[in-house]
Amino acid sequence: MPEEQAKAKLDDVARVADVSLATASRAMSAPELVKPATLARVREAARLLGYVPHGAARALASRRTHTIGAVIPTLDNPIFANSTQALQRELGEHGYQLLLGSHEYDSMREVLVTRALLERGVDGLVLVGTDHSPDLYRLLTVFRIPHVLTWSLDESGHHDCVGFNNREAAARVAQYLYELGHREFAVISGLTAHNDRARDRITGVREALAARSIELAPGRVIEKPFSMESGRQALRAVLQLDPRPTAVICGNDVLAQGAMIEAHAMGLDVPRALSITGFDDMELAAQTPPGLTTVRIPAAEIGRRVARHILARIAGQNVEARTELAVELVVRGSTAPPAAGVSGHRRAD
Amino acid sequence: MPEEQAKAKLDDVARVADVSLATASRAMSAPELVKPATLARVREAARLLGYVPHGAARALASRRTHTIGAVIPTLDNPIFANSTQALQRELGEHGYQLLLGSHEYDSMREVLVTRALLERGVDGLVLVGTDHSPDLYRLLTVFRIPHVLTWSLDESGHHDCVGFNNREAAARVAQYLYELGHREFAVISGLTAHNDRARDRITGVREALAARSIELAPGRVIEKPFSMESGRQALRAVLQLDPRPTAVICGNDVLAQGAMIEAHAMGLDVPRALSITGFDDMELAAQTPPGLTTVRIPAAEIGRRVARHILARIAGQNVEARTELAVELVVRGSTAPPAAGVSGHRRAD
DNA sequence: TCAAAATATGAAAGCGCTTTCATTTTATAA
DNA sequence: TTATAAAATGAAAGCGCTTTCATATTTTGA
Repeated sequence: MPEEQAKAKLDDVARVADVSLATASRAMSAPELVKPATLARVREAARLLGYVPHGAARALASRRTHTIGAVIPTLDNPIFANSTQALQRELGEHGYQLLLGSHEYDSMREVLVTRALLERGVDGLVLVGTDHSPDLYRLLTVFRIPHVLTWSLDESGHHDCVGFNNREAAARVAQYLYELGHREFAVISGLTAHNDRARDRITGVREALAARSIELAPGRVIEKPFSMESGRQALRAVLQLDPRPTAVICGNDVLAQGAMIEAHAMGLDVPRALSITGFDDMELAAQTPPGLTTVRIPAAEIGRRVARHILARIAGQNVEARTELAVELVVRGSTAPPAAGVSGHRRAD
Repeated sequence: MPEEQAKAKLDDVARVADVSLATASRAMSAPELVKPATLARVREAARLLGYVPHGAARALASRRTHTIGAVIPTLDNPIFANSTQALQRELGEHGYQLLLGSHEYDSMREVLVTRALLERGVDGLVLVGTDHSPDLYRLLTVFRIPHVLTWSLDESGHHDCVGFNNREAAARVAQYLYELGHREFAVISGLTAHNDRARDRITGVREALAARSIELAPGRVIEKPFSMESGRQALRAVLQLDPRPTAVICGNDVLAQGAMIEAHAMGLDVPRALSITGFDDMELAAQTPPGLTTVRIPAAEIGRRVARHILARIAGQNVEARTELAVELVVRGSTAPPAAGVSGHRRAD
């Protein structure tokens, strides 16, 4: 059993196939340079010995690891999990693997993690958002490595990006609610520190409302970590506001879901007494009655595009530096015109 | 600006610090072997040059990559995402990174992905479940690499594992429902191909019921991919069964959530007309009324334990090969005794 | 048929580190 | 102080591949 002895190296394969190390190497990674008969011999030898290439050696000699690094906030957000899954899958289909790091919205940890990936010699790097420490950007400069910023659009023009306009998308939500007749708003946002997407969404809402002469006071923006429980808490805070909002715009679907549940628990009728919107369009959003009005983000599509983008860059192909993806307002049952006469007034309970 | 020139290597650091390459190397990876004054000089030189170690070179020489591979079914299942996040985090805190692969329940792809990770020289490997292709197990033998099977318990005793008893957990659910008075059951399971967890859960239910003289006929087990939509479809199928089940045991919370939503959509009162249980206890399970009765799996805990386990193995420490985690039946509002007299009969509608 | 061009192969020099092993320096004890 | 042990350093040999560059083989065209 060849499996019992020390792991075969290319040298052994070469010996068994009776070719030089160089030829064996070519047979592995540039088969078109090798005569078919020879190629077959080498392959047979490799099979026989159960040869598995040694990645580190390969990487050291060729300066390629066939590994892509991705640094994301957290897999605990299904939207990132989904996108990462698609990224990973697409990479795998092209012979690349995903080296993963997460920073949980800690900008310092992001630098550390990125550095760790860079040390391991990733051929390309995927980051989320545009909001990064100068140290992070410095690393990118030093390593001159193909990289893509995702989920946002890079306005600086210095970096490739695959994302969408968070500001505009959020503005569209606000506009839609305004047109339904809402005049009293609140926003339940994720934490904005080190999160340009969250900030952009708030800005989008604020600008859209300002354009319609409605000021979104800071006190009407509740910032919470992304979790359903946070959404519930935030909704309770929202209901304390005076005048009471008739529409609550949430930074993502998880928060919105929490808000919906809390509203329900408090006996509030969504959408009649309160309209609620989300952001992302996770599977759940469509399923739970009355259905969540939200913005559909093509998370898996982002993952796939990012994979193709970075692989093209690595291959030296000419690619559009910036890919803006379309997002879509999905109207479901959680939004409706405000109840007549209720707007701005405390409901008697 | 040192950032403009070619990337510094250890050689450069050594020259600047005026020490030999060997000493510089030691300063990096075995500082206790180096005189404090020298150490400081090397570190300063490294800082000055913006030195970042070259992982491949390091790996080639030291035969360690400080990278752990994990092959999971898919990140699209929040329970795996959650566990993977915890794994990744714990590894990161010990200087290890996560190289990720997913197979989406395709046993062949699992082998390919595992091989890809092994090629890249992972120091340890994390797999999900015990149900793997012989080729996969062969790779493990050839590479003699520390590895852990997770989410299940390995009965063969050949592999380390960190998991829980899926059969028993499912049996407990069935028993609980039986004791509530249910006699007519159905199971909505995930696909069982290449998924020992799903199979074990069905078996657990079947055995528990058999012990109480109830046969779970094959027709009462509906197999669907894990998704909410599948859960909805499956519930419709369940309601066609005659006699109609008063309790539906779902293979995980996503399916259960779908089933709940569909039941609600059809005007069925959960739990009075139908009891539904899940498996996993995702955040959502507790939040959505009436609350899902389910089995709490410590997903994040699994991730953390797995990380510690595999790192201990790599460090050559003596670790318990098998870690069985406790799971817990969490009773919420989705289960109740069957409506009197309704059991087994079609409700007039 | 034979030279020139095109293809295949081999020898050997690294890729950037770690790690013996030998040597030098420093600390300790007598 | 000096012999001895301990600590710190350096020289050099790889780790397992890829990739020039040179050489050998085959194909092609006249």
